[in-house]
Amino acid sequence: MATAVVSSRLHIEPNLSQRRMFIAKTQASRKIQSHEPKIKHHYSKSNTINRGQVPRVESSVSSVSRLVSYVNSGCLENARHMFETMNKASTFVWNTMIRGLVDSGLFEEAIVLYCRMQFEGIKPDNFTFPFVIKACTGWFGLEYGQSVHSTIIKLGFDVDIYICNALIVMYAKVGCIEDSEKIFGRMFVRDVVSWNSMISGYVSAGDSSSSLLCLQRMHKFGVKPDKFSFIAALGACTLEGCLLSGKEIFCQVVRNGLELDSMIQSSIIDMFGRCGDVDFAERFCNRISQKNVVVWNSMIGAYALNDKPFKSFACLEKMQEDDVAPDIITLINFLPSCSKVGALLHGKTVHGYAIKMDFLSHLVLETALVDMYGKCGRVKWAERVFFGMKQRNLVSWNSMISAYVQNSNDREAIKTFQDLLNDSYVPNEMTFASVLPAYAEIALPKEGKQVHGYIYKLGVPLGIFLSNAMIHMYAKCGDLEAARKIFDSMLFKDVVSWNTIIMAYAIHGFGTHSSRLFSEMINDGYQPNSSTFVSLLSACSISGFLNEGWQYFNSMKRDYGLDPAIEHYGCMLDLLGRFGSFDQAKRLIEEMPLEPTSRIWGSLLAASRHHRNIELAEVAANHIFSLDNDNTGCYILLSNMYAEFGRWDEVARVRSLMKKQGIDKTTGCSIVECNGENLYFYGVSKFKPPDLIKTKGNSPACHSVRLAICLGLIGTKDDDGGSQLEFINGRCISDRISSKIGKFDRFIHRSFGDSGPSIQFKSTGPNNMVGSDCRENPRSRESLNLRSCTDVTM
DNA sequence: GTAGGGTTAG
Repeated sequence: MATAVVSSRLHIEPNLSQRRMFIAKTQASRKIQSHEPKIKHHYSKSNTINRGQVPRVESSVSSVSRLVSYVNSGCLENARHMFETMNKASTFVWNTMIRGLVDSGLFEEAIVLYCRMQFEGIKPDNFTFPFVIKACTGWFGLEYGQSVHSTIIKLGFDVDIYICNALIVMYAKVGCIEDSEKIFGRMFVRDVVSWNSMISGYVSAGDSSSSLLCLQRMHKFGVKPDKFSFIAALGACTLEGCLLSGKEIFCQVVRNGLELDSMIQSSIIDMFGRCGDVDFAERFCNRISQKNVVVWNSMIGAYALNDKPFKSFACLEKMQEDDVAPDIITLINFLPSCSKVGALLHGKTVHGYAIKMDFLSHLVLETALVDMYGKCGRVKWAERVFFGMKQRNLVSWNSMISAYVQNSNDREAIKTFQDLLNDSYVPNEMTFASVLPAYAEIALPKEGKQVHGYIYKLGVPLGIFLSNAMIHMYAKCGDLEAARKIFDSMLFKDVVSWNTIIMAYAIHGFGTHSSRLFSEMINDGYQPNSSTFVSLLSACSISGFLNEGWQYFNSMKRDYGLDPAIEHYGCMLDLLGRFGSFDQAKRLIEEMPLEPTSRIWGSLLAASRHHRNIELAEVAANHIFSLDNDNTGCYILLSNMYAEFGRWDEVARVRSLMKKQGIDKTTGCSIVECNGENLYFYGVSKFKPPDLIKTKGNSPACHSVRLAICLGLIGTKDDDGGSQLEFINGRCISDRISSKIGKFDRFIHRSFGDSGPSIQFKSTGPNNMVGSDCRENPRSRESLNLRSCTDVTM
């Protein structure tokens, strides 16, 4: 045996036959290593000699067992203290301390300790490396992992099956599955864990089919899969939501008599939940007599994922009735259900419970809280959690950006995005998908385009989610062509992609394009959803397609089994109102199976205004006033209508009502980007051409959108290099444009990018619009050089 | 006397 010791130490890089011998005698190999403490005895001696200088070194046997018990019980501080004061001559002591750090997730510290171990001349053994590799995996330290791998090869440990298995997992998790495959392929002996490491490695790499193939190959090689093989394979099915494969693995689990294992049970519930069969997950869960916290968590997560928030609430109750205490993961899985139904009280209770149980601070839980508060409309509370976090990662930043966007704090969202960049974070697909709607809402085409460029520069893949956000951004910023280009370049689309592009054409007044895209969508086999019809009906409403609007509305239930929701009725009312079909509109409201909201009455009110139907406006306004308090616009609209009819008493009554209720007039603001500069116009602006100053309250001089467009026209050049609109001594010299500015109340904007942007606007009424024909006949388009223009409420 | 697995936010 002494020879063997010498052999293992001298031959740093053993040849092939030696490697084979090494593996064949794994047990012997361990015995060799177990001799190490004896070999290291001289270190022990040297420490004994130094004891005079380090007085608090304790005797080795009792201290080692104390260190082990501290590490095993997770008392890391005690373990650390023990470790520093004890005799550190044996590799076992270092291994134990490194293990303790890894188990506590202190990967970096574990690696530092491993370096210190080498520095102090303690030789690592076959037990050291699995811990160190795990630390590299957890730390995502590929470079250091590779250097550890080379040390392993130098020391001849690259034949150790445990070390190889750990390396397979490490390379897979840091994104180098090819290296995992190489190691696996070169292994002389593989055990079930080697196979499992490959199966789960492919899952880490996002390659579900290779993972499942690996399970098949394992069978062929005569290796019997164990529960870990199936857990990994279930994870593979989960990756792409492949229910069929999931069911197949489930059958294999049953055939192997493993369905009573709690780890398997939670993986099965999770798989069915993620593959969309929550009913099966529920039935399976109900059959489990003794459910542990993980099983409950999986079920709560499955409900949350499948839009069953109330079942998620009930599940949490049952879990506690069963005397199973919710843990951190329970709360993390539960919070999305609160967000889904805006159950702020539930969310706050969870937050309180987390504080009471001392679960905070916890990075993931706090991020989930930021998300919940954001989705429940409490952006300030989301901020409070976010800024109070001890640790943040990219996901927490993304959640905060989303919270801002969801609550229309678009400028804050963009600022947070910039802060994230200044904090040296590298944004990911989710960051961009979260922040782009902010650029869309404020209509910042130049900045939006810069973000697109940054996405390209970083090489962030344009997945469906991000592509949809880009289509939306370009469409809202007026660049319909860029939006279409992204849509056309998408290899994979989903229903949201179609809905977004249909809506993009809709808001630009190209109703025929929206309609055509819907037909394409159906021909391509996509199933429309409720939002598809919102896009379509909006297209019909904006473009004034009354008959098509009715056709789509009626086909919702008849052809696609979709019940029209309140927003669909709203679109139809907009459409009917646009045509002045008030009888039909009233009938639709009476017949609708839903309680009319202020949105519905608001639609009727706006239509009454266009058609100067004061009686109907009063009816609609009274309904709105009885529904909620946030209806400033309705008060203003009604008051303006009374003013137009010269009913000044009514004007005074509405104004005093507003005053009584403490309602202030909100100020409309329009921004026009002209020659790279953003210019702001408010409802009553100082920018007033002298000839417009004396005009009435509703004149272009007081209309922020019109003022913004005027300035845009003055400040930019037309195709021949001349100004689009000139004022000479305060008078607009272009009657054609001046008449448009005076008439239009809706406008559509877009830009051509480098060749110079343009703006399209249209005037009131279904018969007098620059609509879908524009594209076919560019001459009919009001194409004016204007960087961008939008209308926002401050 | 030490080593490989599952349930986690967007």
